[in-house]
Amino acid sequence: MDDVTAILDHMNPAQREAVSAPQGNMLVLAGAGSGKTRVLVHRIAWLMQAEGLSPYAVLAVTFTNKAAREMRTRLEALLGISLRNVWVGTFHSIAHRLLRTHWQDARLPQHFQIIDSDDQLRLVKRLLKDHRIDDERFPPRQVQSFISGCKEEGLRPHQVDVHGDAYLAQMVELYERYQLTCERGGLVDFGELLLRSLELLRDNPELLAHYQQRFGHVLVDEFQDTNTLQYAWLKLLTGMQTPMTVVGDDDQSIYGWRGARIENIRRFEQEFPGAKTVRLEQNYRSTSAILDAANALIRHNSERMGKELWTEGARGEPISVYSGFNDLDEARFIVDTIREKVEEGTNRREIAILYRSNAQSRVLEETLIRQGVPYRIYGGQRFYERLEIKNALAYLRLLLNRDDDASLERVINVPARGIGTRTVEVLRTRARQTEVSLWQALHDALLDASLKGRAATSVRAFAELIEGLDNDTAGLALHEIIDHVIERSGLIEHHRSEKGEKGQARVENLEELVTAAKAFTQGETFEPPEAGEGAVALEAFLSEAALNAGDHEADEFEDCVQLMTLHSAKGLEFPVVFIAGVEEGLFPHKMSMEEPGRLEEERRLCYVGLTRAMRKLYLTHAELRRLHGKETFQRASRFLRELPEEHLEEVRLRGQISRPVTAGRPAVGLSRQTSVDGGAELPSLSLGQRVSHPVFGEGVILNAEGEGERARVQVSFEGEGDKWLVLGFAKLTPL
DNA sequence: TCCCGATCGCTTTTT
DNA sequence: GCGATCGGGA
Repeated sequence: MDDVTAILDHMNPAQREAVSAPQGNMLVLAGAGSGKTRVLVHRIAWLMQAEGLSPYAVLAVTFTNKAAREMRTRLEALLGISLRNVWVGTFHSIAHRLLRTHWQDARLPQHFQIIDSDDQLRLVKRLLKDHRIDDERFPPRQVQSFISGCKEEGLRPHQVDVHGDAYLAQMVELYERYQLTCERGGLVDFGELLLRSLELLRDNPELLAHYQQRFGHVLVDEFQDTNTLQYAWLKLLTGMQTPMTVVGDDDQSIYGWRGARIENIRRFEQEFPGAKTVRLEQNYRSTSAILDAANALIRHNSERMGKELWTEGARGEPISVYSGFNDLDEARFIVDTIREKVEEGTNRREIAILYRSNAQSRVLEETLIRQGVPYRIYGGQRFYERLEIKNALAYLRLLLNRDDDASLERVINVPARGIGTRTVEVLRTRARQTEVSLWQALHDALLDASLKGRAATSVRAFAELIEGLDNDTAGLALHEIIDHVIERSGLIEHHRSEKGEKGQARVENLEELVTAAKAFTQGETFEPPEAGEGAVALEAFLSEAALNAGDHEADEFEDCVQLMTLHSAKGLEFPVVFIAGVEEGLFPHKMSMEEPGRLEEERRLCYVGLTRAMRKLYLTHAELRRLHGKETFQRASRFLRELPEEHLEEVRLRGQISRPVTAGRPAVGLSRQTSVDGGAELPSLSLGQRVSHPVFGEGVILNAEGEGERARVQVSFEGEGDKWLVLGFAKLTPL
């Protein structure tokens, strides 16, 4: 690019302002669909070309690998050069890079391993067992989230203020023990990557100075999602001197429950000297009807930084609202509508069904299957999280580090080789008492013959297997190591003999692991730091597997309807969007309804959902829903009422369109209807009639529609508000 | 060691 | 209603 101003071509004034602002702290408040990534990428290009910033002085941080990959790819495309060594990555991968480079200063063993949340949970469970702690009072998951929570707040055990609370004190003690176990095994969890790298910089002034000088500009994506630790990390790394460009949207902050601090973005202007804010409000995604609705909804939140989305585009179709009489009916409406759309020429991949909680997908899936509509669910288990893969990785970790207790315990008896829980118990006790790793304890036990008979034979065989694997794989290429390990350990055979298709799939996954390793060393799928031979490559591969567990996006080949939670839809867009289950208690979820702060986060989640739609948006809800195996009456979500009526349109299934019933006359189809079971007659009802309902109490019939099984009445209940009830289901008694 | 049945609990997810 | 988890029994 000869002329730097070409970077600003085809940009709107706000985008241009953000991209070309002189170096200095800047907050880009980027609304949904406002070209955020483009601005970020062009900003980097501008800094390099107009401000003379070296590519190596750039630090660009994201939350997900996907976002990092996208940024790098787009930047390379824009600049036409390879940016292999430029620091673009997730918080965790950058922290990891720092720790690998400065492992000694970070007081870590050279070959430290990264453990994922699953490993972390297993570790906590074992800890509780070892210390005979009641796991009813201290549920492993709670202990785990306490530990991660502390780390995310940047707190070490001694820094946690227990203010005399015995329960808290116990938690802290567990945290301390957990940390000790990690140290001993050379294990680093996700939170530790960040906390440790923060401490590394904090405690090594020369190192800190080096990086502060090295980075000329720091860019952060999705700033509203940063937690306390990430915020502190950024402050330390920039020394409040290095200019930062942060991009985010307070209205799309939906991760408060996992530690994200919305205050970080709200306070940015005050905290960072000379910070300038640029708002990107022009939307290139949705119709104005959709944007108006989204704007109206989010206005119900307090403490916003303020932002209004607008478009030069057309108003478009109104938002369709469908009230199903139950969850099956809701699903049927959605799938019928999808089939119609597809017949009209919409690709299935352009249609998404979003929901608040995963459990909702079941009914939708069943209906899609029944009607033969191909679909794909986002968010299944990921490749490196699969059981067979984790087992294989555990063997590989043992090759690098015998003291990795978690891995040793994972595979000592997988496949079964006669080392039962009792034997492992003996080893564990010994390890704890002599303060050594399991591997060491195992050898000690073999030496002083405290293991006897069959147990001793099996344990010895296992130890020899590991040593043998290590010897045999010396000097081999990464994929050959892995191939050898899964064969010789018996893992492949173990799964081959597993009954059913499951075993087959697992064998295939293990084979896929070998292929992935091959691709890894050849730099096809990943960019290994310096993937050398054998152990070096193995270490890099294991870290990569932990940090980048593979995405759950399936093959793009088949044209599929997309199903996912509202959370996973963030950042995506679809021409046609259905949001299902827009009901009180489900969305907003009942767990988040009480506290105003959490309710606002639910509303932001809804805002995120609405702004995913490009052309057409459907909001559906059901009056009766099976929840946890129980039929529950549901009320339409308050969020529906917060949308402007002028952009809403009630839809009914074809053939179900009913004239509004004139008051005073008995409603058509309401009297002498038989109930679903064909038995008892439904009560004779008319508009204005007083009725009683077992759950909602007494009320007055306001409206009626439909016939037969589907006939519904709207009843105004005292204290409960207006409700549409299905006569076939609701037990209404005339008064 | 594995398999089965009872029991529990149940929002969202990345690294 | 489903899936994970656990304990007991063969």
